[in-house]
Amino acid sequence: MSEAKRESMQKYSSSKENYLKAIFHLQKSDGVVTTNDVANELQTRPASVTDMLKKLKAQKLLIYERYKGFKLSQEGRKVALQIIRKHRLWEYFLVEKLQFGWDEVHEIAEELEHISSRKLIDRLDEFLDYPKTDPHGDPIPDSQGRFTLIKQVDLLHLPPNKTGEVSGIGDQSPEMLELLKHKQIGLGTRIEVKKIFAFDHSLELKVRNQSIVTVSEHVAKNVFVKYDE
Amino acid sequence: MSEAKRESMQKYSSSKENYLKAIFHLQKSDGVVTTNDVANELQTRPASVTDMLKKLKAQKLLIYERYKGFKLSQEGRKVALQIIRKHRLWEYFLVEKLQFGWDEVHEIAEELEHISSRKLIDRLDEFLDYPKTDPHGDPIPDSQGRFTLIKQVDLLHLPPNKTGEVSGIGDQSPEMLELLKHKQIGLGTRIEVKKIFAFDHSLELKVRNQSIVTVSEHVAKNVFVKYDE
DNA sequence: AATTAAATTTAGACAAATCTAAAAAATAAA
DNA sequence: TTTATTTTTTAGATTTGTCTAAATTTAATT
Ligand SMILES: [Mn+2]
Ligand SMILES: [Mn+2]
Ligand SMILES: [Mn+2]
Ligand SMILES: [Mn+2]
Repeated sequence: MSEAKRESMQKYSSSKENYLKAIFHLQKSDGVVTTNDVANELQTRPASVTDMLKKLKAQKLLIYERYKGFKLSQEGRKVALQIIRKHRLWEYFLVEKLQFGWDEVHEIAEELEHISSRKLIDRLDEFLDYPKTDPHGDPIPDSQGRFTLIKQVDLLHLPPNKTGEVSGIGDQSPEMLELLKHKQIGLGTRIEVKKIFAFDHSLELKVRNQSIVTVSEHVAKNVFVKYDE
Repeated sequence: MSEAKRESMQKYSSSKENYLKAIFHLQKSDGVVTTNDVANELQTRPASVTDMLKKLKAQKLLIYERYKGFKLSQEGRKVALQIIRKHRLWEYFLVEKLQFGWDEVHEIAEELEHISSRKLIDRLDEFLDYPKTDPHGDPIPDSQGRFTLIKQVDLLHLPPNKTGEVSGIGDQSPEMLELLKHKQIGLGTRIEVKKIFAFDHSLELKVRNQSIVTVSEHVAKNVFVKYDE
């Protein structure tokens, strides 16, 4: 086995993996990541984050100069993507094979994502028949860390009377997932926007070609759909 | 939820869980467990074991007086059995659903057994259709920690020309499992003892009603079978 | 530009799990 | 029953990941 390959197989602590994943996600939305962002995301203290940043830098997983911000190195990004791959495959397994609800799986996957066996995750992928997205519509990276972003638009930008199919959820807090579950909106649900009130930008939706439900602008901004143009 | 129930749901560190499991297994074979036994089993140092014994005692998982030996408390035994349940269910999953060989699954299960969700393991049990034994023939405790010992006898005590069915393996080291795999002996394999040599107690076996293979006394002592009397 | 506020880092501490080396207790041998 | 050997425990360190409080740097306001 080559040196580079062995390096990519290296096992990091669960804590380090959680940091790498958090930084990866924060890079997505902001571009620049701050110490406080990470502390907030991981429910920890800024001082603890600084400590860890130094360790990640020492292992060349992070590009970091004190006070000057930071970002993942190539290697750090690669590791993060493998954790995300594991997280999402396990979520898919829990929902599709073990009948969990989409709002129950995140916490459990947060533990399962740290199981180290490469062979396990590749066999699981095969067993699940190579799913492309997890139960929340997020793309699952392949074993090389490649994944495709799905072109999607939030409900506020779905043209009125066009039917869209739910393809992703932005805010995936338990509260949000509970609300969507209650309104019977899930991945693949067909939705039409019937009206957007000028007053508070709340929306009336036709869900599953049946019931009319109302959602706030805040909710609408976090429900993504794909539709035929 | 009752106090007792919450206690049984308590999460312990992976390290503590490994100690409890090791002590449980050592109690089985010996009755009395020693500090050195545990150190040897867990590939650690006697001093580390003593440290941990004190912590387990403080948590009432262990009955222990310095220099006087130790054994699991009721609660410790209960925790150990839940870890063993998880270990064996995951092993079964890996072999039956992900096509792993029986000699590949132990290490991975050693990690998976520490995933904490109770609901996960009960759903997994259901998904697997409540298997009673793991891929090595060891019984899987139910969610209350109950399990039944299978009546079995080692190959040396299988009456000559009686056909037995392999139901368990004693020594489950990778070396042993590799040997058995090579001789095409696995769980459920039908075996007849054709001859036991007085010189070294080695055995000639008829395997699968076909090939004649020779195994040492050491091997025979670690292959268990059940048969109709 | 000087001051205030916010973000970040350092200093020092702590808990968990481990180790080595040395002391104490229990066992085995002489 | 002394003496020697083995087992077990203690004492004192080390590593990893975390914390609080204080210092430093950067950013925002007057
Ligand atoms: Mn995690
Ligand atoms: Mn997800
Ligand atoms: Mn384990
Ligand atoms: Mn097993």
